[in-house]
Amino acid sequence: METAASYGAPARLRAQPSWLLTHVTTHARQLVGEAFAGLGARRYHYALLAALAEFGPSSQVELGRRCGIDRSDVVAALNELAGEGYVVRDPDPVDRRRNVITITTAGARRLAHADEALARAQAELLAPLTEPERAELVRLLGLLHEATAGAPE
Amino acid sequence: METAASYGAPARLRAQPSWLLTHVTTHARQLVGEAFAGLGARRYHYALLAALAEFGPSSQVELGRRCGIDRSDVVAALNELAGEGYVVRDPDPVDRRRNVITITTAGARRLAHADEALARAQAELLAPLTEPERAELVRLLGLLHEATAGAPE
DNA sequence: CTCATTTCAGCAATACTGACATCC
DNA sequence: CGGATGTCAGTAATGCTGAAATGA
Repeated sequence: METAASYGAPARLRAQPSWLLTHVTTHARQLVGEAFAGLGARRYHYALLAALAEFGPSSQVELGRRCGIDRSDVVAALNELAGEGYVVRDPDPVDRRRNVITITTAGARRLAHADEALARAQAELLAPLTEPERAELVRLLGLLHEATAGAPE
Repeated sequence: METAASYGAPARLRAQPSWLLTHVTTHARQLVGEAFAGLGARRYHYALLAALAEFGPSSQVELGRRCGIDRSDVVAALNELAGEGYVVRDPDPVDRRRNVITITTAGARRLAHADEALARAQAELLAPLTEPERAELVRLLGLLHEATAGAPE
């Protein structure tokens, strides 16, 4: 038959981790994007709320470092989150260059909703893998991520 | 000390495959991008040349399906490859809607150079993993990729 | 003065959509 | 006619750079 199976990817690509990563990531982003779109949110919003919920009020640079988001993009995402009342942005009294970002109860609620939506998207993404395979994938990706995050420049 | 270790990512993110994927992929793309930039190429060019080398002369849709590249982007990438003499684009005599794309000897040479550059980037990316871990990562990503590619729409 | 923080304007590569003409 | 193919124009989200303003 002339179905998708007839159009396998070149072996050179199928053996390349970087190529597999880009394609799997593209799919993951679509799933997560759709899940978040129902809430009117995006990945940056989720990451920032997660950091605020876990580490408490933070400056914008700190949020950016923790979430791997550029300073500029932190500004834009926080503008949106603050505009919808999910965070508040106050000047830091001890260092007036900084803002202190704090999550609101509405923000915590939104984070919980996003967690549910994300869990569903994640389940769909990982459907082809068994439970131990999923854990191993997370472990291996975690190793790669730590290596890059641990050696900043 | 106030180094990078003090700025760990939130647990919510570190446990999310999709978040790990995006960050690891970003790093992989940088490494691969730099490796290819030295050749004046990009990932699309490599993928297309790899498909042509493995499967022989092909139409543009077929190349797009095999490499996971949109028709529009196939056009642009082939324009660049053809402009540099790495492929030739001839009308298909049996179906005049199609073009037959063929890799040239210069294209095959460029593919070999790209393979070397890519291998170096890949080694750097996978440095934190042992040999069996690398194989397992490729296997798991391959499973996820097949699942998405096998169910097109 | 130097450096850190926030903010803004803009850029590049990626992936995609819609439209159109051509041809089977 | 419907459907496939190639082409072009344009869009959206992402990640980044450079510069300015403010303050430690």
